[in-house]
Amino acid sequence: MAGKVEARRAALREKLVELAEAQIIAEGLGSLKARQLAKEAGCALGAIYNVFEDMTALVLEVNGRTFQQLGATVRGSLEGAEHLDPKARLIRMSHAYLGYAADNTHLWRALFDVDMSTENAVPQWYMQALGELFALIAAPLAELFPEKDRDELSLMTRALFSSVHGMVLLGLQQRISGVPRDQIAEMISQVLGQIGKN
Amino acid sequence: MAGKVEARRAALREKLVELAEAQIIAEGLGSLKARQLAKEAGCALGAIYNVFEDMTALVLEVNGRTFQQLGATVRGSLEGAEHLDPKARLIRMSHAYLGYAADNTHLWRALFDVDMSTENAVPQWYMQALGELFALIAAPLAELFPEKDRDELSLMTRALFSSVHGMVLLGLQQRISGVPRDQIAEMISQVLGQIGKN
DNA sequence: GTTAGTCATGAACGATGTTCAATGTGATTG
DNA sequence: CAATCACATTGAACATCGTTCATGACTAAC
Repeated sequence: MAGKVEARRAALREKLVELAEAQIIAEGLGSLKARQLAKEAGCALGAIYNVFEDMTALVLEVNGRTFQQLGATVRGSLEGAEHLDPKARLIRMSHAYLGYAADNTHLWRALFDVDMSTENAVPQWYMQALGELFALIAAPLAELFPEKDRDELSLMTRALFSSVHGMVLLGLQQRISGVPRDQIAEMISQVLGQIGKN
Repeated sequence: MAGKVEARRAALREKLVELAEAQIIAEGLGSLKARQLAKEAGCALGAIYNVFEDMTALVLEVNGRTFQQLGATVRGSLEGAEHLDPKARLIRMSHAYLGYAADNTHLWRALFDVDMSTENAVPQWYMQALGELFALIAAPLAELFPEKDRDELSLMTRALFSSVHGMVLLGLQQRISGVPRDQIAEMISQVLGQIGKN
């Protein structure tokens, strides 16, 4: 039976990721504990560290899935919306972003709350997934501002993403400026509605 | 000597807050440890808990100071700028916000990173300080949008604050979209420059 | 079947925030 | 001024983390 160990490790890896994801969904990233996870997976505490470098690596695996879902959601919001003008498409994407964040708050927050201080670098897929998200925003912007060059568009893309992110972040957060989801959507529409020519 | 105990407690309280602030400035909120703090203050570990409910309460005290400074900075940016048009004043305030966040990153991040999950409620001064900040934004907005009613202005105020906050947050964060401070300022100018009539 | 190497295990380690019985101190009273 | 006691102070102990590693079990090759 060659490769038995590898198969078992792969299965454990998968199970741990799914259990971790479920835990984050249920009670947030802060509630994810190694011992509880091992108990649920029916494995030893140390087994987690045979399969993952540390807990952060496990969370990054979950975040990878989340990023995929988020990207698909934003991309999907453009289906059947090709005929809309650029500004309307930007608003659609932003509302889709809000929708995903609101429906999957804990998973979404884990994207930004995970500790990346000591990691040598941000994973390559992290930056790539973000780049794809930015590309989705840049396309309508290029139509709205045909006179802007590459760098200016890049800056504008980051600016708008960050703006929408900020509204979603603080809007979903009870502490600072928590408001109903409809109002967050309205805020996004208001701000994005101002950009470009009228 | 009545009140000797109270005086000592007050002195310790003050010293702890200052040491905690210095530590946050130097290495961030995550590096603040009870034992290290007690050693620096020359007091027992448990003494901290005679003076503060828990470490979170201590951090909230530091955050109170930070909020004061931040508010003063934003307010100060309007001095000698009363003659500017509303949009320019909004940009000035936002740049002041960016400046404070960039110059005091660790203190500023502590405002939002402190754990408030278990606390019964957000401190009243937290909401009040935030309200004053919002009021500063609402004034120029009321000039820009005289036709909007109170609720609409409130929403727009939160929207713009959140947008600027998002740009500063992600802009200062290496992980997501870290860019030089000048570029963050440019992003703010670009986005805020779009609002209102031309 | 034997054996050597690899893998899984969970007790142990180091840190951390927090608590509390024991100790020390200051205020009050005779 | 001295004795007493209520209360503040202390730091060792506790609960909980993530992480490690000597030990024992198991796989795979011969």
